[in-house]
Formats: sequence, structure tokens, C-alpha cells
Amino acid sequence: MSSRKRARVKLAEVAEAAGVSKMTASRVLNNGKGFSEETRDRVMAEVHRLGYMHDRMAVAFSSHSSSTFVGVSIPDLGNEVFAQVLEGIERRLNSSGYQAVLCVSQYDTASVDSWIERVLQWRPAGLIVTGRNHSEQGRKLLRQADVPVVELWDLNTSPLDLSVGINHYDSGYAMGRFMVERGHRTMAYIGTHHDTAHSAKSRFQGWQSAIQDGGGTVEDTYVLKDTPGFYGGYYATEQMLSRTADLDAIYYQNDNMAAGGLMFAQSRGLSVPGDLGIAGWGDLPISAILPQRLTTMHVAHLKLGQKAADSILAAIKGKPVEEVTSIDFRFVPGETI
Amino acid sequence: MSSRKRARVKLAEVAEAAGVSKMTASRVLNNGKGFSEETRDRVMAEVHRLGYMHDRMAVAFSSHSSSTFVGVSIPDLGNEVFAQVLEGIERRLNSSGYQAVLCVSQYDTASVDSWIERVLQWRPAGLIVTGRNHSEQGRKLLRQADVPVVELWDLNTSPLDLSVGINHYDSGYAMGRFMVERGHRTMAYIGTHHDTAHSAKSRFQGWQSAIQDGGGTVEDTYVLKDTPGFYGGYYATEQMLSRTADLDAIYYQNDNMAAGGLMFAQSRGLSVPGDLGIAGWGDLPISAILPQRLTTMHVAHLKLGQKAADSILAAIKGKPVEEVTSIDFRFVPGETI
DNA sequence: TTGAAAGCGTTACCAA
DNA sequence: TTGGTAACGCTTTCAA
Repeated sequence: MSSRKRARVKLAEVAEAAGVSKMTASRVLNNGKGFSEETRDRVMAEVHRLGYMHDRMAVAFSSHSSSTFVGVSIPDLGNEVFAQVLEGIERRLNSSGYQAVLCVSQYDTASVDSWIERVLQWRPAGLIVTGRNHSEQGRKLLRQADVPVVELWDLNTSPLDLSVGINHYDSGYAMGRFMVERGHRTMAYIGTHHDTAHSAKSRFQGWQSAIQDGGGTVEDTYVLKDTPGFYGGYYATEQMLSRTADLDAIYYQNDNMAAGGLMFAQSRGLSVPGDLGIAGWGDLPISAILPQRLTTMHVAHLKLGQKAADSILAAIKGKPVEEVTSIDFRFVPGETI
Repeated sequence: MSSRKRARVKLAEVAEAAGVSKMTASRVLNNGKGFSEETRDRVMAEVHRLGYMHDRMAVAFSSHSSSTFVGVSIPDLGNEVFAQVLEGIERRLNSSGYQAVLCVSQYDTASVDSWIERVLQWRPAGLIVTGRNHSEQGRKLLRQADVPVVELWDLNTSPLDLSVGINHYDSGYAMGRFMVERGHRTMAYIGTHHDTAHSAKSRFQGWQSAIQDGGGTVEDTYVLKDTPGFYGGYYATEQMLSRTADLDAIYYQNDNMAAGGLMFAQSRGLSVPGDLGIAGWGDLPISAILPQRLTTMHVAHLKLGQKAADSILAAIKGKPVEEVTSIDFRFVPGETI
């Protein structure tokens, strides 16, 4: 109420107050060399006294440099997995002085494209995009922008620029083989349409191959059009068991769906894995409180995000970077298969 | 590999190619008025042909305008509730052409402060900060920056600028009263230290008042130093039941913790609510698959985020805004109290 | 160690 | 409907 909108203090005022030129003040602020200690102290004193705030917009403009923004696109924050990945990214970026500019795409390619276009206009230092299903338009924009890009989540052996991800196919195959080894033969899969095209599908394909290689069959698949969550798993299990008889086991897109399946089984008095085997993916927090330890695949989601941030930061700073970074997964035996 | 880093096409080149002045080209790009349709077509043709990209940095600089960035600070993405809030914010901002610049603070005030300082240097259009426990430093920065600020989550009746939140105290009181009405007397609370100081504490205080007003007592509280999740609820319930006898019911910080408690009770063969009543908060997805419907409080988290975005957008555009926006909660009776 | 002048790409402002 | 010129706040570059 009391203060009228004061014009922002500018460097020239600081310089004048300190009795030096703009350039000297600028050098002090940028921790450069070329000024006496006494000069530095005088300038900094004025900076604090006047409450000077560096105008990074002007800096970026004048010096033709990038911003400290890194665009990060994620499909869905309702999916715990991506929330974790994002947190990993943000922490690492933040501690290096960069800021994440977020896009929650809802798996909509067009909206990612328009976000990419808009964010590129702000001279971002880099971009991290989840998934590799870019449209031609998006791909073109990313290529012509002279900006480091990390494709996250799916391992992409010939990335646009950099890739940090998981070999989803292999993780699916490993689970499928285990399920067969435990004696299951008649199988089904429950998942969702989303999950950025490749990844869940790759897991499914790897898993399917393992089942077939082991002499089992995939009798049914149920694909929801929703985020892969608890209720989806519960509901789809109910549907599936009512339409397909004699299933040995179900492989779920992730642990939250599998938890839904397990709770459904419990509600019907089915014994797991005797009557029905259940396998998840992700080793998510829910598995800690279920009546049985879930058979799943551990993935370090936070670490995945951090690695992505590491890659983009290295590229930004012109340091050498691995083009492709593969994040491990680890089998968690559990009690449900 | 093939293309050497071409200098970015600038407006002057477009203008020249189209045979008009920079100003005319600028007007066309900004959808202003003051040019013939033919001129527009010629300019746009060159824009596409040359692949011109608007340099928003230069725009913001020259026109003294803000960026399209809105700083958003959130304490923790491992907490589903905040992930939902953030998604609500981001969707709304994005569809209005603004971008969220993220800070995941881990409840660390100092890190929020330094983020605020850095993000303000980029002339953000506005800021949305979760919680109202700003440090003096942060408060000062926010005040002197001439930028709209929304304080989110806790309802703050005398906000720095704008507030969008929930009356946590009342929601706690409502639950406490219900628990007493259902005959519970000897109560306990399980929560975490975090949750941005006020909110969970306010719920606890409201709840406690209701218990006391109803003639009950709060026998025990268990406060974890962790994000409020499934396992925390499970573990704390185990600890609490082993140290405090004859509890009628436990009020949890949120549904995920309550789900942990419920699963623990189930694992020990306790009947709910007969042996132990359980109440949660938030109406989170987990409640859909539990063996019993959870007694909880529904909060529209996504909507809360959207309202916050609406407030900041209105303020940015200079439209009239309610200083304080209260988001409703709704009691969900359930079967666990 | 310091400073003066030019320039970054765009829009505001005024003139035609 | 157009265009010229100044201005935005800082850094680069060159000179002292």
C-alpha cells in the first residue's frame, strides 16, 4: 500500500553510487577479474544498499547466452513413477543453478509440440523430454534448435541427441521368464494405453516373448484408457477374471495396478499365487504395506531423473557425455508369483 | 552433423525479405493492427520460409514486459497430494500460454529463498508458493518484486498478495467431531513433521479441539520425519499400538498413511472400526481398493491447483481477483470409523 | 585496474 | 497502413 512501484534499480545506478563505471560494476557482479578488492567492496555495498537485482533477461539478451531454464516434459503426474522421475530431475537441476520449466503433456503429442515451440523461444539451456514419440514437427523443432536434448525413459539407441532410459523390453522379458519358471502357463496382461507409447508396450512385448519362449500362452490383455493406478488394476482384474477362465497369472503395467489386482483377489478369497499369480513393475511404495510382498522389478526412478539432469548439464557445459545412458532394473522376487 | 550452427534468423531479415520494415513485420507477428492483409501474408510467408523464431528474450527486454514464466514451489512430489496440485496448476497455466518454473523444496525454507531470488531475476509473470512459512528474506524478496504472488495450500486470511487454500483447521475439526459422535473417546494422531508447517498441524489442532469438545482425549501422537506415505502409516501404527494401550481410533495425516494403518490392522487381525477406528484425509486413489471404504475428507486437489493458476493469471492480466479463495472439502463417511 | 562506445533483437513512439 | 529512430540494461570489445 505504502510503496509506489519503484523502478527496478539498475546497474548504472549502482555503479554511479559506487563511483565506478558500469563495466567495473558488471565485472564485480560476475565474479570476473580485473578490479581491486576495495572496488569490489564498494560495489557490493551499493548492491546491497540499493537492493539491486540482476536482470538476467538483459544479460541473456546482451551476451547472446541461454537462460538457466531447462524444459522438462512429463506425461502425467498422477503416475507416481513420473512424479519421482521429475523430482529427481528438479533436484539435480536446481542444485546446479538451473530451473525446470515443466510440461505435463497428458500423453498428447500436439501439446508437447506447442510447448516445445514456446519454450524454445526463451532460449532454454536444454530440454528433457519423456518418451521418444515425437511428431515430425517436434522432431524438427528440436533438431533445428541448437540446444541439448535428452530423451528420457525409453532407452533409445539412436537418439536425437542424448538418451537416458531403461531397457523396458528386457525388464519385461526377465519377469516373463520368472513367471514361466514358477510354473505359470496361462497368462494375461493388464495395462493402459498411455505411458508414452514405447515403454509399457516394450515391457509387454518382452514379457510376451518370454512367455512364448517358455511354452506358455498369453490368453488375454486388458488395456485401460486411464492413468495406471490402483483402481484401474482392481477393476480390470475383475473384468478379466469374469471373461477369461483358468488364468494362472497376470502381469501388470506397474505395482499400483498390481496392488489393485491383489486387493481384488483378496476380496474374492483367491489365494495368491496359488489361484492367481500377480506381478508388477516399478517397486513402488504401495508394495510395502500389501498383505504379501509383491513380485516386481525395482527401478531407481529418482536416480533416472538425476541421470537425465546430469546428462543435460554436462551437455550444456560442453563436457563429454555418454550419448546413451542405461539405467538398471533389479528383480524383486516377492511372494505373489 | 551436416549443418553448421546457422545464426538464428532475425526479424530484420524477415522484414527485408518481405520488403517491409521491421516494425511492420513486428506488428504482423504480434497480431496487432495496422497492416494490410497482403502485407500480412507476405510477412508470414517469409516467416515460414526462413524458419523465423521469435526471440522472446529480446521482446521481454525491449518491451519491459515480463516473461511467460510462473514460478511454482511445491514441497515434495513424493507426496501424491502435491503432485496433483502441481498438475492442476500446470495444466491451467499451460493452456493460457504460461509455463511453470518448478521448485521442489523438500520443505527447506532456505532453498525456497534462493530459488525465489533466482527466478525473480528472470522477470517471472507471477509466483505460486506452497505454504506460508516464508523466511524474512523470502518475504522481503516477494514484496519488493513487483509480481503477483499466490500463497497456496493453507488458507491465509491476510496474505502477502493472494491466497488459495483449504481451511485445514475446520477439516480437522469436522473429522474429530464425527469420530466422537461415533463413540470413540481415546484417540491418537499419526502424521509427519513436514507438510509445510501449518496445514497438517492445523488439521491436527482442529481435530484435537473437536475431541476435547466432545469429551474425548488425545492419548498419543506419532510424528515421523518422512514424507507421509504408506509405509510410514503402517510402521507408526505398529509402534503406537505397542506403546499405547486401549486406543479407540487413530487420525492420520492423509489417506496413504491411513491405508498403511488399515493394512497393519488387517495383518494383526484387528477389526476396524471395532477394535480400532481409522480416519484419513484427502480421499486419495488408494482408498478405492482397500478392504473397507476409508473414512476421510475429500479435497479437490487438482481443482485447488487450477484455482491457484486462475488467481495468478487474473492478477497477471490485471483483472479483479479475490484476495482469498477457499477450497471446499467434503466429508466421506466410509466404514472405518 | 578501469572506462567508453558499440551492439544485442525487439518494440515504443512519433512522424509520414 | 507504414517506417525511422530511440530505447530497453547489460556485456563485449577495445583502448587507456
